[in-house]
Formats: sequence, structure tokens, C-alpha cells
Amino acid sequence: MDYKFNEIEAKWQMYWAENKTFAAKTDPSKPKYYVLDMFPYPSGAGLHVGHPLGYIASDIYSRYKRLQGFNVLHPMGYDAFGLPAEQYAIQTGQHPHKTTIENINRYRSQLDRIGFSFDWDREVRTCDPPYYKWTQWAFLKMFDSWYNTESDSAEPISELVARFEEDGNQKVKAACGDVPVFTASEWNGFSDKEKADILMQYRIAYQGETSVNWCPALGTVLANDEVKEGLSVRGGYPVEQKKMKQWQLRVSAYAGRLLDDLESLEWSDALKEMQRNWIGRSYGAQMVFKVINPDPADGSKFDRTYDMEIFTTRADTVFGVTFMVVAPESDWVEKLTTASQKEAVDEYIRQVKKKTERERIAETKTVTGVFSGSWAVNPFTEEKVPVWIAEYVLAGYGTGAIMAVPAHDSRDYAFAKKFGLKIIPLIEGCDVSEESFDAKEGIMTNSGFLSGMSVKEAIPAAIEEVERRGIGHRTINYRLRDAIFSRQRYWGEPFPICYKDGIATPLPESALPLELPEVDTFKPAGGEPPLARAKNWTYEGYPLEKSTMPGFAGSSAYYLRYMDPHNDKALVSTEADHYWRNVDLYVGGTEHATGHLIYSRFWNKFLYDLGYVCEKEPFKKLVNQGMIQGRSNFVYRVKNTNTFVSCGLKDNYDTTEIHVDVNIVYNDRLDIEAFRKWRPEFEDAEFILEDGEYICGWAIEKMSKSMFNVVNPDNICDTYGADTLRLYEMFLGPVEMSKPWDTKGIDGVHRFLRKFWRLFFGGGEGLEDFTLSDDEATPAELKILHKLIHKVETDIESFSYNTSVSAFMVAVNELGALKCNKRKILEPMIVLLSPFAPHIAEELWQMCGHSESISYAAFPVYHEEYTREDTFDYPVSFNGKTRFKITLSKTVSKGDAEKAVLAAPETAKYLTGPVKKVIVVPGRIINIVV
RNA sequence: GCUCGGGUGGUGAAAUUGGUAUACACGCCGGACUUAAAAUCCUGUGGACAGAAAUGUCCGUACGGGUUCGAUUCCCGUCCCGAGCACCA
Repeated sequence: MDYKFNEIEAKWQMYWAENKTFAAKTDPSKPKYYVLDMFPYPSGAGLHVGHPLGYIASDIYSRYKRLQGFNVLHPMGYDAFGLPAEQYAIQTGQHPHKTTIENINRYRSQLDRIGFSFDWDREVRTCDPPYYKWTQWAFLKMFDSWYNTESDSAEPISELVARFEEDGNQKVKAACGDVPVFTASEWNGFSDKEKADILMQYRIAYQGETSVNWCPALGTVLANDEVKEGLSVRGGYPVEQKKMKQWQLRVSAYAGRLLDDLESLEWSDALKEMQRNWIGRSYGAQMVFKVINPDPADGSKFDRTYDMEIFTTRADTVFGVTFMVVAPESDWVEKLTTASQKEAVDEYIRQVKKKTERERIAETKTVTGVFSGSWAVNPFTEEKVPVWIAEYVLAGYGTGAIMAVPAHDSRDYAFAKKFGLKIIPLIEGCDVSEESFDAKEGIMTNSGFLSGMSVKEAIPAAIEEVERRGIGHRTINYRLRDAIFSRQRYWGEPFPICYKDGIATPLPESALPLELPEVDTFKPAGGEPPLARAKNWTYEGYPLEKSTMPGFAGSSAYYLRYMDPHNDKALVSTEADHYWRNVDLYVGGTEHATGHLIYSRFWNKFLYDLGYVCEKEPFKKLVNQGMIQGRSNFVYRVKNTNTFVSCGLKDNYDTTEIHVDVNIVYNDRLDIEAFRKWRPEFEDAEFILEDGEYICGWAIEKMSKSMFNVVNPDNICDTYGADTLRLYEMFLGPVEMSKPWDTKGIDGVHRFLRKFWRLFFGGGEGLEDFTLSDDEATPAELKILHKLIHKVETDIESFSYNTSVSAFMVAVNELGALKCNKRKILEPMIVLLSPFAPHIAEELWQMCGHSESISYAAFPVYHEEYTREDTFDYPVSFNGKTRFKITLSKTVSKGDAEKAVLAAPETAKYLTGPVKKVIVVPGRIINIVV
């Protein structure tokens, strides 16, 4: 009987759906296991073979855990809000909801073909109002909270108000914006508007004026992780810096916890490192420098002096400060510019503003700057140093001002060289004539009381002195900034915020979800977001916020929603949260390292602070699947002809390289007939062949429509079946590794499944019937089985699925050679294979007489005694070089092995001198040192 | 520039983490079946040298050194590839 994978796969996919085989129920009597995939954005292009890689890996793990008796939660859903649907809508006028639903349906049918064990009853879509109700709810909670840095936790804003009324804000330690100090009576005297403005500075979701990434082409602001090299990640449009009032999330308040808690996670070191870099903690000191503006540009006749605060990690180098620098965007520019320098400074600022972010990055090597006219006083040397304005200092990091130590910082050095500023070396024996000495090592010199100390000693000593003088203090700075939370777009969650007399006011929870209104067209409305087009976009007569939330809003807590997806009273019930807790295994790409994976952790910690969830971290273990790249094929057209020359001969002609659809190429051989039909202009193409075939060239590129290298999993399922696709994707290499898709080896995997099938049908000569024998298994057969159980179990635990597939192939070949058709061997084999190739497993399992799905079977138990070797060929080596083998019992003792080897007749042959040492590693090797 | 990964046959890749390097698969060579092809099955397949042959010897995990009885694995240096960050003071 043939292995008819198409019939088998359709049959079991229907069975699983009808019987809800994979529905997870909250069942405290069973241990839980939560396996999650990063849910996809349903793009118009559909799935290609790269997308399911991670889903297959996690599905194998889910099915394996289920066989081990765990109550497995393995859901799937869609990250359905997003820019592409909106841009498509602007172009075509189609409602993004409509195209999104169409794309989701397409994804669903493609996913169903591959036979995943998802619990579809728990599906979520971020664009569904019952879902985004809880995204909006979380925003309201953040709006209604502040971050107490004493308790290191988010707390309700009402408690903060109570403290203000009682005591003012002097004693409040919070992560907040700039707020003046006020007393209780001052607070109580403030107007509603003044109070609202102050509270806004404390909220975790707050509105603030900052420099943002503004993308004119997309007409929206973007978060830092949505911008790369000055271009938008989506679309690659230029991005500029612009000061705007935007909603933001105070992610920076959580920087320390986000960094520290990484320790407890089972994530790859590479990913943890990426997050560490992104959060960027540096230990240092904040220090005040007196600054004097001798001739203020505002026409005042008097000197102005200020306290300018800077951040440094090298407090030990204060003695080498020869100038100060402030960022061009900083408020200091206005205060420090002197009348005589005003013209030069204005011109410089104008130049800087003109540059796009991209130009600024491209020109990092050109040093620019202008003297402000003001002078600072070095607190340790009392020396006066000039204050400059320069682009290389960033307004957003630290205080936007620095002390410059050209001898020991390469950027300061470049600046000093360009503008002829003094360079004072502080480390004994360092040479700063060509470049700065940046390393934190050596002995201090020229440094007053620090001279003679090592750098490691000098840093804390300098900070101590700073603290003693009361001009600064030890501090920690983070690179992580608050997340910009508003987008000037249509296709996202509306903010549950209205404006009463200009005061941002939250809607009551009962008004949620605040549904997205209809608009006639999705384009921005003049300078305003598309929601400005909505008729009557008000709440109780008050105008509603017109921007929407960014993509990461809906994906930040979706893993919680899966635990209790139909609950309309809470994001997740306490009962469900306490049972499912957090994600045990999360599978997805590295591209979310500094976006979603930071935001989700932040979101979770916030909910944890408020007591809504019981775990500090959302994703315990994380596996990053590699990208599957495309393998493009080329044909070579001889210039100005319609003749195509085979790859091996192309150097003899002047040719143009043309991408050809990989679906009409087989093992780099072009299907000429299909090529002629592919495009009308190739209908009468001529070919110059080699050995009667047209060989195509190839290259590894990103899998994309424009390269004609997209391989659709549906096609693979048609010709080989889903089980082959699943096995093959795993067989390609380790899940974490990026690799090009190459269909070359797929026959081998398919052949393996046929061989496995044949074990049940080819028992005797010419037998076509299903035959299983109930005979006892032989030791040889048991050994094959148990070796495999052990291998598969350890491989699945460590995500080495590729070697598991190899082990299956070996076992099937060995059993085939033994003509083994014994139930006692083959039934456990089916169970072992079922996570990898579930359809064929279900079919054979049923044929074996089981009425229940194989998902409810138990994973076979490994017995070591079946695989233990009785004897072992010990390689006997002399000084590490193998000479012969000796067969000994595997349990032989060290002493016995030594004796046996020395007594062996071959030994004498190879002994060239007296035996110095005999090394025996039991079960491995014997080495004789002579 | 800084930080992480990596470099093993013609190809994708294994190697119980210091113990017989190249499992498994693709490709290729040869063979069986066939009028023929496809499909299927079997055999061989790192390199060099020696031999009629079985077989044997030497060299081989990017390169150069080191530790060790023994190194793909550990240490030092060099080269190359990939990823991330990039004026973060």
C-alpha cells in the first residue's frame, strides 16, 4: 500500500479540527507548559518556507511536551495593526480591516496545511476591539501610575497626589521629567491645569515635548528601534529629528530592572548582550561646573554664572579637562552664547538643523563645532576652560553637556586637534601625540591628589572628592530612552484620552474599547493624523486624541491574553494567570531583540508592579530561529538578442544576468518549456546549452518576490506532503542558524518517510498488507529503539532537531535491514516520530488499532540496559598514535584493562621502550606512554 | 571603532563538550532491475603515497604557536565571514 500523504494529511487535519485535539484547558491537576511563537503580521505576500521554521520547531516541542503528560498551551494569533495595510489602503482606498482579514484567512489556510497543533479557540487579533480594549486599559493604568524610585516600583498616581497635598514634592523620589520643587501649600494653591501639567511629568504614560524621529514620507513619528541608520525600518525613508509633543512610555524608569533580570532568563547570550547594549548602563558621576557668560547676548551688562551639570564615567580625568562641550539642541546654547559669538553660533545651529539624521550619521568623522564665548571653571584646578557647542555631544544622553578630556577620549581628541585646544596627558608614559589614550589603565600623573594612583583606584577616589565638596555625586546612566508611543496613523489603537480645556483626561474604563472610527480616506489630514477626518471624534463633547498607538502596543501583552482570551472582565483572570504564569518557551526571530522583547518585558513588569500578573518576566526561555534566505537563480541573456547561454559558457559572451523564477528550475537546471511560457518575451527564446541542459547561476539573497526566489510551502506540501516539509526544514540544520532554502535534499527526507511507511507494509516478500507481528523483540531491535528514544529525547530538549532526523534515518535503515515488523518496536517508533511528522504517525497509529489520537499517547521510556554495550573495541595508542584495537568487556576495571593490553601479543610488537604510563578512560581508549 | 557569534569533504552539516574526525542527507562514480527512461534498490566516495588485491603508511577540522599521553574542542596571536551597536562621554 502506497504512502498517500495528501489523503492522510487532509484526513488528520480535519480530525484534529473537529475533535479540538489541541484545546488547552486550565487544569490545575496537570503541570502546565506554555509554548509560544511570535505571532505574525499577516502581510499580503502570504507565507514563504522561511516563516514556518520557528513554528515547526515549537510545534515539535509542544507535541513532545504533550506526550510527556504536560498540559500544553500552544496558541497562535495575528499582530494585525500595522503600516503596510494602511499604506495599501491609501493606495487602493480599501479599508485596512478588509485586507487584513483577507491576509489572515490566507495565512490560516497556509498554516493549516502544515499540521500545527495550535489551539485555535484562543486565537487573538490585535485589531479586534475586544482585544484592544485591554491594550487601551493597560495604557490607562500607565497614565494613572508613577514610578517610585525608592520602592523601585510603579504606584497609583492617587498616592502621589496624596503625598503632594500632605508634604509637597521635596521628599518624593520618582522617575520623572523636570519639575520645580514645591510645598504642600503651593501644590494646593495650583490651578487644575498647573496640577495636571506637573502630574504629567510623573506619569508612566505621559505626554512630553522631545526630540523625536519624524519620518516625513510616512507622516509619522517612529520609535528608536524603528529607525536604522537614519532610515525607517519600514520602507527605508529618511528620518529627521524634530521637537514634538508626543505620548511616551517611561521605559527608562525600568532600565535597571530590565538589565538585572536578564540574568534569570534562559536566552541566548547573543540576545542578552544585544539587550544589554541597548539598555547601555554606565557607572559614573554627575558633576557641576561653574560656567560664566561674560557678555550675555541678551544685552545684559552683567556676567551670568550658571551651574552646569555633566555626566562622566572618568571622574579621574578632571585634571585633564581643557574644554567643555554642549549639544547644539541643548538649552545651554542660548544661555552661554555671548554677544560677540552670537552670529557664529546662530549660523552653526542653522547648519546643524539643516542636516537630516542620515547626513549626520554619514558625517560622523567630520568634526564640527563653534565656541560659545563662555568659560567654565575646572573645580579641581580652578582653571578657566572654554565652552564649545558641537554635534558630537548628544542632547538626549546624560545632561547634554560634557567635560572634554582630549588626552583620554578619542572624540575629544579629534575635536581638540581640529580647533587647536590644549591636550594634557594624565597617565604616566602615555603618548598622545598621534592619538588619545582611551584605555582605563595605567598610573595617574599631573593629577594633584590622584597622582600615583592606578586608574581603577583614582575613579572612586575622584568621585569621593566630588561628593565631599558637594559638587556632584555617583550616578548610573542608561542609554535606553523612553518609548515614543503615538503614531500619526489610522490603523492602530485609538488612545482612550480626551481633552477637557486642553487637559488630557482619561476615559473611564467603562468607555473601553474606544473603537476606531470610520474615515473617508486614510491619508493624513493636512498637518493632522487621519483620525482628524473622523466625524464627531469626541467623547461627551470633548475632542479625542487623534494619534493612535504604535505596533508594539498590541504585541506587548498578547501572551497574557492567550491565557484567558474570552474574558471581558479582565486582561487575564487571576486564576488563569496563576496557572499559566508565563511563557516557558518563546520562539521567534532576533529582529525583535531591541523592540518587542524590551517593550513586552517592560509591560509585564509594570503589570507585575500593580499586581495584575504574578511573574516578573514574560518569557522564561527564548529560542531565536534563524532566517531562511532565498536561493535565487539566474539566466544569462546574450546582449541585444533573445538567446540565453548556460552558466558554464557565459564567460564567452557579453551577457545580462536575469533573475528567473526558482519554481521553474530544478537543481539549477532550467525547465526550458516552462521558461518560454513564463513571460511572453521569452516565448521564442533560443538557448546555448551545455551537455544538453541549461544550467542556471545562483546566489543567496533575501527571500522576496522581486528576486523570484520565493518558495511557497503550499507547493512543497503538494509534491512531498507537510510531514516531509516539517522534517526537511528541521533537517536543514540547527533551528537557530540562518541558512538558504535549497530544495536539493528534500528527496532524501521524503524517501525516509516512505521507508518508514514500508516497515509496516513490506514485512514479507511482496506483501502489500499492513502487517505487524506480536513477537518479542530481539536485543538488537531493542537496542535500535532505545538508542533512538534516548537520542530524540535529548535532542528535542536541546533543540537539535536536525540530528534527531538523522537518528530516525539510521534506525529505519537498521530495522529495514532486520526486516523488523514487530509491534513492540514499531509502535514506540511512531510515537517518537509523531512530533516531527504528525500526520503519518496518526495514520499508522490508527492502523495499529488505536482509537485515540496519538497526541494522547505517552512518550516511550528509555531503558539504558537495552543499549549498553557488552564489549568495546578499545583503540590502543602509543604516545597518542593509534596502533591497534583490543576488544574488552565494557565494564572492565582500569587495572584489568591495563593488564590485558600489556599481555596482548600486538603490544610487544609496538613497544619501543619501557612503559612509562598507561592511561585508560573506561569505555573509550587506552594509551600507552613509552 | 566596540561587542557577540562563527570558520570541519564537492554541498547542507555531525562529533556523547578533551578520547577512533567527517554520523545523516544531497551530489557524484559504479552496479542491479528495464527495450529505454523515470522510479526503486545495492556498492563506493577527505587527500597523498605504496600495492594485483585485501590492506598499509603519512597528511588532514582557516593559519601560526602553546598546554596535554591525546586538541575540531582549552589558551595566546593572525586572517577571513556573519550579526548587533555605533559620536552613549
